Amino acid sequence: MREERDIFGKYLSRHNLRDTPQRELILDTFLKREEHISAEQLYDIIKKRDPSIGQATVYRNLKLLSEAGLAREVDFGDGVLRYEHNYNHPHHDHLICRSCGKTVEVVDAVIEELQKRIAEQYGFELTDHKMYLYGNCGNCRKKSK
Amino acid sequence: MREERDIFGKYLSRHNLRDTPQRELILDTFLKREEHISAEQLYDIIKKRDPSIGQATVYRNLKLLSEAGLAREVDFGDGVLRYEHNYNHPHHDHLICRSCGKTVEVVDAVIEELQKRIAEQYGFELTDHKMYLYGNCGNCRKKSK
DNA sequence: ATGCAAATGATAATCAATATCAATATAGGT
DNA sequence: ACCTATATTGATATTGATTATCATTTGCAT
Repeated sequence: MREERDIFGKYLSRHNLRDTPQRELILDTFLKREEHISAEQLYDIIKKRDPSIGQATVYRNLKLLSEAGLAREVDFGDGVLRYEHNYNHPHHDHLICRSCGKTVEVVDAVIEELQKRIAEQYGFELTDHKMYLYGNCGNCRKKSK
Repeated sequence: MREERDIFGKYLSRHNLRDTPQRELILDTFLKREEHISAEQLYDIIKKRDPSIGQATVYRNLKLLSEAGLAREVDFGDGVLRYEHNYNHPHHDHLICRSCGKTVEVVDAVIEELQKRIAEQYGFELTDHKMYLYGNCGNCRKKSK
């Protein structure tokens, strides 16, 4: 948390950007939450602490946190962009329940390696990827029986 | 092509839906194109044959084609939903060039198997997945040198 | 303290996609 | 062929997430 603040502070000064109370509030609130969060959701939470904050500011600064390497955008395909922690939070993919929305973070070294190989096969240099596994979680399967 | 028309026709009558010239035109035009296409792009093409067609009709019927199993939605994450053939066109994933947008369809049986296994590990029953590999294709890499 | 560029907040604008709704067209029965 | 019920269409308005605009405020280097 202190580290993240440092990184952000350095990113700001290195890019001639300014340190504002709104930015600090957004960073802190974002860091306190562990799950993926949308700009809208974060805005709702932040409004309680500072009712005068504008939602455009939240949108803007989540983008900024991504550029600074502290957040990462996640697109589950439901039309809403979410953000997750990027610092000390290595790459992973997502397993998502189609009926309750529960998500699990997963990684598989073999898959990662195969992806790289596939790309090379077609002359591509792989930069990144998105993999979303959709299904029904144990709970939901029980309920529907 | 005849087969697809048959399937569509049967789907329509089975669901108490009607056979309209617009639907036929949309299906035919969609089938003629091999690449992924957005509703907007398809609309632009179709307008040339039938300038009186409404774009809502194109949107509506691409959704319908998906439900009938003839099309499949693809979301590359750029905010536009695209459609690709689904009949006689088995599941595959996509390799996408970040700089020119070129796409290649890929499949890897091992990855597919691993995905299923990961899901099971977490008590999920896998229904489907999305995997997009992003990188730079051979051509673009040459150019940037 | 001062000045300038960056940031904010309110609001309007985008953009893809969907909803609404009156007018039209289709399919099945007569 | 004609009716009729209802699906479909096309035009348009609306939505919902996100971004752009812009006047005002603010951070910060000098």
